[in-house]
Amino acid sequence: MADKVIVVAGPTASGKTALGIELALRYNGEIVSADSMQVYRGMDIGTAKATAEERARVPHHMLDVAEPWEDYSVARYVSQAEDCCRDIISRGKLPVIVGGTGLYIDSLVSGRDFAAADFDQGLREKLGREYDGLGGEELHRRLAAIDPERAAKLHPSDKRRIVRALEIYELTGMTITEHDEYTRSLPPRFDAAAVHLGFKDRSRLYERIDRRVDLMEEQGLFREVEELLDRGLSPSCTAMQAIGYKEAAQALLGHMDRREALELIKLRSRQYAKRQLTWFRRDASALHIDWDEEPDFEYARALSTKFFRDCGIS
RNA sequence: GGGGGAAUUCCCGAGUGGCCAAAGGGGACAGACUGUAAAUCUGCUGGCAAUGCCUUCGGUGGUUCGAAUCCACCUUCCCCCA
Repeated sequence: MADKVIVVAGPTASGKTALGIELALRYNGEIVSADSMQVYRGMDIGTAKATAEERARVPHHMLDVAEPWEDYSVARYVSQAEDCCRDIISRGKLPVIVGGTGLYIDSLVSGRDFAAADFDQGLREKLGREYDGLGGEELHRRLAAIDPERAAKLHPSDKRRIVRALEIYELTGMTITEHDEYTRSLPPRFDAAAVHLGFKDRSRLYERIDRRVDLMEEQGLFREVEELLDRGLSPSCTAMQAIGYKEAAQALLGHMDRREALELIKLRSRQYAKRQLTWFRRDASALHIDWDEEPDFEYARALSTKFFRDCGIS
């Protein structure tokens, strides 16, 4: 049986960080962040990274493990995070995976293997150009010829996934469907007991998001982004795709005013939260905790204790 | 006080007699998601016992076989002259 881990997931501003710390303290654990943007150094305010005080209470891993100009990826995350978890377990402690990036969490917990399908920037760009030049229909047909199963699942507009599917085939000679079947057959890395956070009334969550964005502004979001830009960070790199950062950069570059940028950050954060909810909703095995007005850890404790015990965690 | 313009489905905004429950965009909602994932992509958006019916285009009343589209009056808003 795989080693046990706790997972705390949920949309942005749902109280994951705080609950994660509570659980880590309770179950002798350490936090392993599962957040695609908190991996970057120097991006603290806009990603709502755990504070120094919080990190002093419980060790946190997978924060600040990359420079913002690097291109991070799921594969790299899984490899690094797995090492963290193994290390925590070897020290007799429990990994508490906390984050909102569903793909990262699922990839880490499942046995998913990316090594067989490396990627090649040049090839990707070449395929991207072909997509733009020949059109999605054409590339979609090309994919259908080699991997009809995958093509049937992808919309011709889905440039990224069509390009990736073609890329994997050219690189490995294996279709992405074959690769998926292989990787799905691998045993899971960890035996996860997952808690998914949410609010009974979604508008509560949206209000919290709005408030949090205003707070980020007070804490110096624009200053933080300005520093990144001053250090030469290109607005086109992955880290700058983060909600809050791209909009703040637009404002700093004079393309919109700060007021507008903040409203846009709120809007995009709400939409992102919606997508996270969709992702996490499909996992029926998780314990869903829906807050009433605000996160309530007494309530969470009452709900989760038995759940974790049933999962073999005590 | 005089002159001109505008009011459209949650929002913006097309639509000037039938092909309009009404283009397009936004938002909302729903979904997808295997090396960019805080990214990217898709669907859907008046109601219903629904190959049809009902309600809707500021209000009321007309013209017409037929109106969001034409006419009259009313209401509100904007602009110009005073």
